[in-house]
Amino acid sequence: MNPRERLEALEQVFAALGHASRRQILLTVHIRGEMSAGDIAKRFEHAWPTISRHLRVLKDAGLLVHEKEGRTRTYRVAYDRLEIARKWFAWFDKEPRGGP
Amino acid sequence: MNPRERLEALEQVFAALGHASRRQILLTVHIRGEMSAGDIAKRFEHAWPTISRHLRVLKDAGLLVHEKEGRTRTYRVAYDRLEIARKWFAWFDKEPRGGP
DNA sequence: ACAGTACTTAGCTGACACGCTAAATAGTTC
DNA sequence: GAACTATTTAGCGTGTCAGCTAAGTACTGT
Repeated sequence: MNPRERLEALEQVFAALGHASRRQILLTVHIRGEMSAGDIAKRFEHAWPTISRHLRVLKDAGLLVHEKEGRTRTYRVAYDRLEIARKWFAWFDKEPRGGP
Repeated sequence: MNPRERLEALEQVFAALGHASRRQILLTVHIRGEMSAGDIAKRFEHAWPTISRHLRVLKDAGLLVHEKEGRTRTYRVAYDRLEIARKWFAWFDKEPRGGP
């Protein structure tokens, strides 16, 4: 992954994590290991299409992956993508100079 | 800090970090240790008031602190607050069950 | 093929975010 | 105290976002 892609990924990941519902969804999927869109939607107060869009945002950010099994979509957390955001914080460990 | 405050802090911190300019500002201030609002504004393309508002968002999220010295405001990174976001990611280390 | 289940897409609305310029505030200097 | 510097606040236009309902797509079961 080149620096340009990396930066864009960072942008998308942080944007996605900027919404409480999406953080919640991500965590919920992690906790259960894998979940269908319907199971996720059931656990939240919002209308199904609302959740569906949050899932799309998370998927576009690369934080979730899904596979189709018949008519259900099973979602799973893409941990490597989470690492991108996580590593950003590491800039604050080092003493001054540098940065993305 | 009680759980309610903690959650609200998390919300604000992630919302603040959701914007690229603000991540950039935070990193810039970290790198230089401390900076006046003017110095920060000079380093970015945006109009001064635009930066000023970003600084306010970061300050409200607790990610920056500032002290007045005469007519200049000196900003500094509040590292403890960054930890709040950082610790959120730790939920993904553990095996399933739990979450904020 | 019809009905039902599992989602997603389309399209609308109201709220909020980010950019700007202009004006206000506060402190310093002459 | 007038003028200058540093920075914030006010207020506006435009764009994006999150919620909704309604309609579409795509499988499954009978």
